[in-house]
Amino acid sequence: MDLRRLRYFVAVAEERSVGRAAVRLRMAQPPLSVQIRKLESEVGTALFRRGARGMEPTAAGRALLSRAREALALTAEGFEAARAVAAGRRGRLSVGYMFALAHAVLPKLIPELRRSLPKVDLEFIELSASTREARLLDHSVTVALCMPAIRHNEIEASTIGTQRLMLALPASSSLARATAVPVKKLQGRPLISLPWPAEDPATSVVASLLRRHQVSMPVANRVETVHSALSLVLSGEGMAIVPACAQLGCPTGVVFRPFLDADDAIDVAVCWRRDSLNPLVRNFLKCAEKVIRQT
Amino acid sequence: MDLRRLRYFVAVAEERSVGRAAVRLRMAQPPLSVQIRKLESEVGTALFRRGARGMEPTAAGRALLSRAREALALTAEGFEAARAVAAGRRGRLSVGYMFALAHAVLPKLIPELRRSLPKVDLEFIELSASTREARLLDHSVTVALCMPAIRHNEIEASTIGTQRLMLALPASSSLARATAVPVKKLQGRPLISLPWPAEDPATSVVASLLRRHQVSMPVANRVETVHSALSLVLSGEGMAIVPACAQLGCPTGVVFRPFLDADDAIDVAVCWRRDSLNPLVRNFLKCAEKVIRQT
DNA sequence: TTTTGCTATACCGAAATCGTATGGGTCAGT
DNA sequence: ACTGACCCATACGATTTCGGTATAGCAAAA
Repeated sequence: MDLRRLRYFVAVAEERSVGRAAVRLRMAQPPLSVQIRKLESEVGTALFRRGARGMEPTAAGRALLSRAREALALTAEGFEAARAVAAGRRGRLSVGYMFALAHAVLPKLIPELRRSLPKVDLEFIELSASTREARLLDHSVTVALCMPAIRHNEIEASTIGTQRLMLALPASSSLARATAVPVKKLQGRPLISLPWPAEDPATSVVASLLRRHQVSMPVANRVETVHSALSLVLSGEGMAIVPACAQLGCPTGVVFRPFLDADDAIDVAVCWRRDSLNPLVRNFLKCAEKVIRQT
Repeated sequence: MDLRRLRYFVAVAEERSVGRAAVRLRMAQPPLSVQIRKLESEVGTALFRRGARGMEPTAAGRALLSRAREALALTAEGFEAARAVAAGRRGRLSVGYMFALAHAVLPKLIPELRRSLPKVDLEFIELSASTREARLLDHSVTVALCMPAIRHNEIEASTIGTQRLMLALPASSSLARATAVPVKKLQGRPLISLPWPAEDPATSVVASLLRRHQVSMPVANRVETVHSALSLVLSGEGMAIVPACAQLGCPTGVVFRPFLDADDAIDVAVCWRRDSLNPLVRNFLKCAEKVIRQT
């Protein structure tokens, strides 16, 4: 039960001649002849009818032929599949993303992924800030699109772009009349707070922005997603400081204003388990960088 | 690209250990280890992650594993299929039969064939006497059920049973009152003639029966099938001398009587091309003999 | 640190494979 | 009918590959 013999057998059956099959296989005729006979003795029946004009497969030979072709194709495909998986051109890639990035990056990222990694089985899962890290660690997502990057010693991150922070406020607000808002004007106004690391003031871009301008805003609400924050802004609960991309798909009635005297930005990053030797991660990163660059 | 390597690979992947796989394959561990590494270098990527606790297939290894299993199963199935075809347990068997035998043998023959040759693809074709020979010669049927056997130098025949000749006559006929009819009584009565070799009187059982009793019957009609003959008998066109099995499925109004002073019989035979080395023929013959014997 | 349990390497003998030379059979053309 | 052409089968020596034994290397458990 050797694949080489099956390859020889298929060649002989197709050429209907040992000699012609031998030249196709770049070998001499006698050894090919003995291999065919060995195969026949292994199977236990004649696979060819020998005539003076060449070899004709018997009914038993034809029965074997189709299966031998399939087996050969299957192993070749298996080798190729293994190489493709190893190169990250094939496999399953589960991407966790935040809702805030959905409108900004997914419409460009998904087509690019499908184009450059056509055999990869893609899955996109919207994850709230608090679950992204857990889902990465328990392997239920392969990579996560984060803003900002997750900080964890088992997780690695690569920044693929930045989003400028903007003030989201009701269209009816007096501050909305200006095209840009000085940070000082926020003093004392209620803030809809998002869960980017308020616990860690050193790294929180919003906290550091306010601190730098010596402005304090009472926290009116804490919400999980940018979308919820905008809802509350629309309800008049307060203002939110959000990445610029939140404008896309935002309900009408909420307007966005840049700061007159600050252009702080927040990192958009791809995060993955440090021990994930999955080559899909590299390829995903390449696609994501390409898409973000042209944004 | 060798099947042995794939078999080794599957064993190691399943056992998750070279050592255990080696005992399963009844070989020593080092050569198995070498073969796995050769496979990996042939594919071009690592297929296992080596740990102190054994071998764990990588994603690429798993991609190959399923296809390797399929390829192995396919070649095993190919070998088995070739053997089955060679032994006549598999393949296509096209059976030509005469309508006259349909009721008598098919209801028993077909279930027996399906039972003892379950993987054979059976086809039954009703053929008139004049086409059976041609369809055998052009390979469009593999075997033919004939009565009597076809005589042709390229066709071989095996008698599997006999059918007694009986007189088929209208129920209203005066001869029908007797339980058996003396041949002499047929003198001068019109005969519905069937196409068994009237051209070759030496071999025609009907002709020899009449000749032996010095009886002559004018030929009222020549018909192709026993069924047609019985129709004409029912119409009052004459009498027919037919095999006993014609009684089954015969229209009412026609009765059958044995001869008082003759018990001539006609052979039921299976015919096939002499050059047909198809083992299905042998198996078919065995089934047919078995069925006829118990009839 | 020692032990245990695994895989990887080295080397040798055995088996399988391949190539060259040659025999034997069938078919076509003279 | 004979001969030449063609194709498959066999024989044998050279090479490659494979499997077994002995042993090294390495990581986790005791």
